[in-house]
Amino acid sequence: MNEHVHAATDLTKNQTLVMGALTNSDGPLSAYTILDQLRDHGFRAPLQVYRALDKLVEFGLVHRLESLNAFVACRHPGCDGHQTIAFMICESCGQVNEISDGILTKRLKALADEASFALKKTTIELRGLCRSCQAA
Amino acid sequence: MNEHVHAATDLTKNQTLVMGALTNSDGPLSAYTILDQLRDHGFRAPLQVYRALDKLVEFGLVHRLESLNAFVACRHPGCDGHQTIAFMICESCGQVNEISDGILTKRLKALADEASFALKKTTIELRGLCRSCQAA
DNA sequence: CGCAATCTTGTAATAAGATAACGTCACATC
DNA sequence: GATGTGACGTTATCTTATTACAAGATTGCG
Ligand SMILES: [Zn+2]
Ligand SMILES: [Zn+2]
Ligand SMILES: [Zn+2]
Ligand SMILES: [Zn+2]
Repeated sequence: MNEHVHAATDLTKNQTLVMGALTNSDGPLSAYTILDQLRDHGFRAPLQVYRALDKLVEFGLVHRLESLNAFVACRHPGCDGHQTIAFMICESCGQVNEISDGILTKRLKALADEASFALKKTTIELRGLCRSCQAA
Repeated sequence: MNEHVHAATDLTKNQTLVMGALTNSDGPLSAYTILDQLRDHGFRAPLQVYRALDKLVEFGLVHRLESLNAFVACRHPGCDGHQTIAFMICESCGQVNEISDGILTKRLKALADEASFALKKTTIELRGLCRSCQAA
């Protein structure tokens, strides 16, 4: 049922609103920031946001950044979920860059296999300074 | 001052207590779980735990698991901070395995360099099932 | 010693993030 | 029409983390 990426038209009203907030944003947003932005559209409670986010993450349209407790729209529509995704997060400007890399994916798989660990999900988040912010 | 790993004797009373709680634990502990465990020793407020944890993390004696909002004692005293650390977290039994790998470290560095990203800290957390828990 | 600078601690209050529990509504299926 | 399912709304509650302020302890001089 959710084996393929969903198109925007499959989304419910609340999911569309949350997706819009994330898409229009430069960087990641916390659930409560999204809530505040959508109060004018009838959002009143955190659960409305969290429920939409759960689905969007499930659909692969949104990623959760664990080290920020925040969410970001997928900038890489090709990311098929078969490769691990790494995020480069600038601690100065907050910009997030999403990359997937075969070598990384393979190495993590190998390490997991070596330990007989059944890998289900990987979180890779790199913190530092983006190119622009190093100049300053 | 904190450029080298601190010995246990360098720790303050609160730091020692928090470190002890983590060392005695099988798996990661949340700050509030630690607080509860240390109430008999005079702990009354979250900040006492968080302040100790901040220092212990700074000293490299404790790692924070971002995807769990929890903390774990370093099981790998050799981890010098020059390599990235990856955690394999079993979603069934909660056991955490800490590994550092040169290939992984080099690949992440290369990806960061490629993007002109000044890497400061990496978070790698693998979720899945450990060997024992796959049997069940 | 006397004093300042710094570190550590204690406490209360509050902010930020996430979920539980309950009921309702719309829609598809039989 | 009965039934099941999924989205929605609302309230309350829980977990995680920080801010603000004050009091002791420690160190390093002069
Ligand atoms: Zn993506
Ligand atoms: Zn930047
Ligand atoms: Zn370690
Ligand atoms: Zn296990």
